[in-house]
Amino acid sequence: MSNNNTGIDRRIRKSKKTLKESLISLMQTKDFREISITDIVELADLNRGTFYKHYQYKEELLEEIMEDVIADLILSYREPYKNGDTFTINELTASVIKIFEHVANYKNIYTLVLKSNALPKLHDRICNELKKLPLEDLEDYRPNPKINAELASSYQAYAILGMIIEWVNTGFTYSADYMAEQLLEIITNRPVNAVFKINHTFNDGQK
Amino acid sequence: MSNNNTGIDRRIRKSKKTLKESLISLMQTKDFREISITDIVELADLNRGTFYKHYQYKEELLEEIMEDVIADLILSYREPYKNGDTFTINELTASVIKIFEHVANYKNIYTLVLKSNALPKLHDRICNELKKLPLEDLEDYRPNPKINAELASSYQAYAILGMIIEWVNTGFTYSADYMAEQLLEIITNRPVNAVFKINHTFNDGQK
DNA sequence: CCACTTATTGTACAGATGTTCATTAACTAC
DNA sequence: GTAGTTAATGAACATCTGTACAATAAGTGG
Repeated sequence: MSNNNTGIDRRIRKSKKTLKESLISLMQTKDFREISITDIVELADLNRGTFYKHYQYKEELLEEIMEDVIADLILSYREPYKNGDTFTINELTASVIKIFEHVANYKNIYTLVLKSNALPKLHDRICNELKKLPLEDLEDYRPNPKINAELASSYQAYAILGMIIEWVNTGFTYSADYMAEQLLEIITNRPVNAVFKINHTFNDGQK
Repeated sequence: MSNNNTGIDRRIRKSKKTLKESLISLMQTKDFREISITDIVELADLNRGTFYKHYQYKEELLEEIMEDVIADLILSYREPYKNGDTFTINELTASVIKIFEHVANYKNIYTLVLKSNALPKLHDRICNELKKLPLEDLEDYRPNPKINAELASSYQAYAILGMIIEWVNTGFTYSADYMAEQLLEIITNRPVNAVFKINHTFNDGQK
């Protein structure tokens, strides 16, 4: 077949790259809603037809920008698992830290995109990735059989997204390490004193 | 001043009502993206200028539709606190159940709107309401001072949203009671066996 | 280098958007 | 009921959207 390394025609690669740069550039000073496709192609110095050749609407362009970011998110949380082939808690903790470090690395784009409210699907997209994290391992080694795994997984993923969104809203006033600490703290801090129906047996097992 | 009961001119009330009905009607068969403002006003049999008199764009119309729904959400979780003036765990549990019942009551609109991906702000809007729930009370009566309240609050609110979204995605195959049970189960199920750094002391306090 | 493929361009067009304005109709307060 | 306010209407306009098509340029594989 063709394509030297990326798998695409160089012209496509260039056009897409320019379009992405133009949109991000425009988003620095203009609301996403106010930016027209005409604006984007004019700044990119490309024909409007070129835009429509690759994207249906500007949201799709922004989605692709975020896919690049999410690709790095995936790399980030997988990194700690690269070397070791056996699972250890430290690797998981490291993985959690890496997620927040990743967000901090891309804080400008996360702030821009999350505050622009331009991508309704982004939350779900990020959470679908977070669900792939073996966070259940953080939970309990003898999982509660009553708990619906799908619900718990969605619960956990959106919970982390919630922390990230709060982080973004504060303008990244905390460090990535602090965020990871907080997550671990929240997850491990259980209401041993909860008043209502406690059907579980709390023991201190193989601690 | 004017306005008999709602605080608005009857013409406005009628126009807005008709516009909302038209949009919801169109969303039954058409993707939100595909629906034009012209479509909406034609079905509503109103002048296009009337739309622009009240809304900037169709997302704003849908937002107002959801504000009506959220108004009921607020009523729902507050209901258990109406009569009793003292706080009890049962009221809180009841409040949690009410939230899921509310979503079940509006399952059509929630499904429609969440799957349409038309309202980026909706997640945040719902979570801001959920944050007002005293869910920390479900957590621990002697709260962990290390935990950042804002982060934990956002964590918890988005977590519940995550459950709701998963619920919507399954097509409401569970009952509202089951959802409430699951939430309480997930919250109370703590990793007493967690291997990594446990700086907390687990005691069974004033149980 | 050549033959082939395909991305980009320029142009055109129907429809939608967002705004303006004068006119008409409906509502409110009294 | 009347006077005053304001929402709804219809028309008009510049701009943007989404699509189509033929011509051209750029890239690919051999």
